[in-house]
Amino acid sequence: MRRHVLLYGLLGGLLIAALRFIEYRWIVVEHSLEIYAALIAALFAGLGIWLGLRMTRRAEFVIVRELGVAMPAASDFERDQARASALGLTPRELEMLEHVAAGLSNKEIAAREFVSENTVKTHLSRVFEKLGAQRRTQAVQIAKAQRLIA
Amino acid sequence: MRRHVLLYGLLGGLLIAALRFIEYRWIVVEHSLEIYAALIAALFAGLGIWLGLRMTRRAEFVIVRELGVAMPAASDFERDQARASALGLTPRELEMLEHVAAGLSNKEIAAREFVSENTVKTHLSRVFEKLGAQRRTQAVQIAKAQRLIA
DNA sequence: CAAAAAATCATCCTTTTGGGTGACGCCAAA
DNA sequence: TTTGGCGTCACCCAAAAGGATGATTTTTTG
Repeated sequence: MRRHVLLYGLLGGLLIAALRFIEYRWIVVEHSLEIYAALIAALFAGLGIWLGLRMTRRAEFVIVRELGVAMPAASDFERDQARASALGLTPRELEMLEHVAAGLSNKEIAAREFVSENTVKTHLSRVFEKLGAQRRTQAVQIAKAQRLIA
Repeated sequence: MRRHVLLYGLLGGLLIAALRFIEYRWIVVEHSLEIYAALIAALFAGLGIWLGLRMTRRAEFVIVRELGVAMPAASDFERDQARASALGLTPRELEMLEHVAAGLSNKEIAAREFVSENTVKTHLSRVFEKLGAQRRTQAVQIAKAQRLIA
């Protein structure tokens, strides 16, 4: 989106410059200001709509791509052990991550694993750090994309 | 949307009229044309973006589905529309859910969708309620299991 | 057009998460 | 036997998420 904004500004600048340049030739007609205004308005309206469309379309595209990477983890799952160890993820950490992916809260995981909630939190902190995630949902997304969990 | 287009045209007309009117007072400054152009451009750019966004808003989930069938190389995911509507999930809510599944925070979703964080939270609250989830991770798990999201 | 449905936003309050730090015991490998 | 990885736990703090309610605006629909 940043790119679009930049392009947009650039186009605006160019247009202005062009306008300034043409001013001394074409525009000798009376009442040209209104025509100008209308032209610019129409042009930028079009550009704006285009930009708006472009921005939302990109979002959709991203969604589609996310669908793409989320799907292959459907039936026959096999952990990418190589990547797991490359990231330094321990078995325990992967276990915790799976519980997170199953939608459990830290408290529930703690109860299920017979450890304290604090322990769960430290495990997950390390998982997040190793995966470069800030949130559990993000960690799950990343882990699934990399075939670390089902 | 009709209303938007009308409003848009009206604004344009008004602007032109205003411009025409002001022409004989304000515009004694040199190089004011560029300023004018810039102003109009900015104004209509904003309006255009807004309009574009507004227009695509409603049609979005349809577009997503079209993309889904148009890009078979990406994934074979198809939403269980029957279940989605059986649960009373609105397009917007599913959209939010997808963002959650992508690992975004409420704040990030809000920024991406151009709405307030509060709005995201209410949408998600309803999603959780309809899915019977207490947590976002759980909601994602349930939604994926029921083929509501990829 | 009027009613219903969806989307938007806010405020208050509680719970959950995440980050940072420090510590202790176990065990296997250097 | 010492070192380092792993698993365990605690405490504190800040941010994020969730629940409940109420209200307004847009959009859709009968």
